[in-house]
Amino acid sequence: MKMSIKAPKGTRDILPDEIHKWHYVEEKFSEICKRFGYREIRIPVFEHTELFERGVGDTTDIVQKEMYTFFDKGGRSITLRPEGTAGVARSYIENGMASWPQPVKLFYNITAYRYENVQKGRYREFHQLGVELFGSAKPDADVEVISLLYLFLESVGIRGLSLNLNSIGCPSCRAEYNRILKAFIEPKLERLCEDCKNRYQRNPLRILDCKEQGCINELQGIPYLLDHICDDCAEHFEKVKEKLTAMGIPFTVDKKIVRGLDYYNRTVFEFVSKNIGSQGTVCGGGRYDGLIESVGGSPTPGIGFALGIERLLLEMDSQGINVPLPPSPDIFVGVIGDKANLFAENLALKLRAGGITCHKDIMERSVSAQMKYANKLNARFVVIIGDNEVESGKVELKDMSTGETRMINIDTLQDRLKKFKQVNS
RNA sequence: GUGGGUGUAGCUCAGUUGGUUAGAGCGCCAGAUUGUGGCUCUGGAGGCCGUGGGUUCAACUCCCACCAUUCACCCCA
Repeated sequence: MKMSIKAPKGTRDILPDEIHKWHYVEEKFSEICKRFGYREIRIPVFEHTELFERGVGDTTDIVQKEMYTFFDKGGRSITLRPEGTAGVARSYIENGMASWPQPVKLFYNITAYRYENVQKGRYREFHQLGVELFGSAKPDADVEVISLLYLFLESVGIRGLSLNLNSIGCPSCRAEYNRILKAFIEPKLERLCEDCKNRYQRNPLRILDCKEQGCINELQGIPYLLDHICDDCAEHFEKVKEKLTAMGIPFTVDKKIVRGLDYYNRTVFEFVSKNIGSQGTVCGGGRYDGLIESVGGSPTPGIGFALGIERLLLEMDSQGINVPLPPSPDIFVGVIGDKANLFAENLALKLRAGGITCHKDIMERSVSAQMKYANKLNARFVVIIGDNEVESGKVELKDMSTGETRMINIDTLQDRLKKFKQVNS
């Protein structure tokens, strides 16, 4: 390799040939969000490290080992955002959104950064589409957010993802459950894996998530949080399920999902695929009623989700979903000779100013080579400008799909192309 | 952090038990066609064979280390 500098591990270029897929899902997402009354927010790529320690939770893997953290030249500890919710919550507080009409409904399209080993569907720089809804603690909010996600996935053509749903209760029922859980695990603790022994101390809930066969065997009959949540939480969850069912949104209750971020409470959910490798979670989210408070605001309920664009695109590929290709250039303007060149340049500029997508030769190649190039560009029409054309004011307009040509006045070229575009759009 | 797979041209890949000057297809450039694309044909550019060390008369080929990449564990989007 001559070029020895490569993109850092876990990052990649999104090249022109695939950018239309990104635009497609990003535009669809924006459109659906707006239809639900959400407005876009843009937040910084980096924040004070403390925001994530408090917001995401310092027992989480993300904070413990996955953050891109550095000191800036002013000696501040700065972290590249590992997700979007904490930053949006910070912005909510900082900009006094509590005094906006409630609820506050936001969406975003961000990059995020986590220092992890790379594998299919997982990168160190990745892209998320997300929604955050602040101010409503009602089941209706949960349902609105989930239905937005559902409609979005449907609108890009995705079928057959499973929506998994769970409730992980509130801090008070979780404290109660932790006692029950610890009592159940305590006698078996010696036989569990190292990770689980750690989890037992730090965050016993996560033991439910363990994939070690030994632990799974050992923990047969483990009590699930869902079976021990308080009456209020249970009622909330029941209403969410009822409404989803009534709206025809299929889901399955999965008592094992706990979500890896500390800020979640009550409803948690994810859309999971079986076809895109072991990182099958296309999007995940949940309610986070304690988050705003834990990063310094007054108590404010909230719920949201984040969707991995890379994984969404993998899933769309695996389902063979066709994304419309970007439109071809309207015309290629070829050139013969120096005198005609300036004329052609002016013509091209006029066409472009008039809204026509136009390529012009800037290689001084042979006509034959220019035609080959125009063909590769998939240009709809070609004109060649030489001394004849400059003198006569007429050009041969060639339709590249049929090969037919037609002599026309240069003055009428722009109108013809515009009309053609209208008819064919 | 741990384990497995893979590193040869821009891309996809051949390369014999180790044996002269490392190949194909696609792509790129030019010409056949001195003012008109697609098909065809001809030619050209493009390689530290991932890097470093070792074995050998001889290494793309065998051995070791490192690096990169990929899949998986963990965890998550």
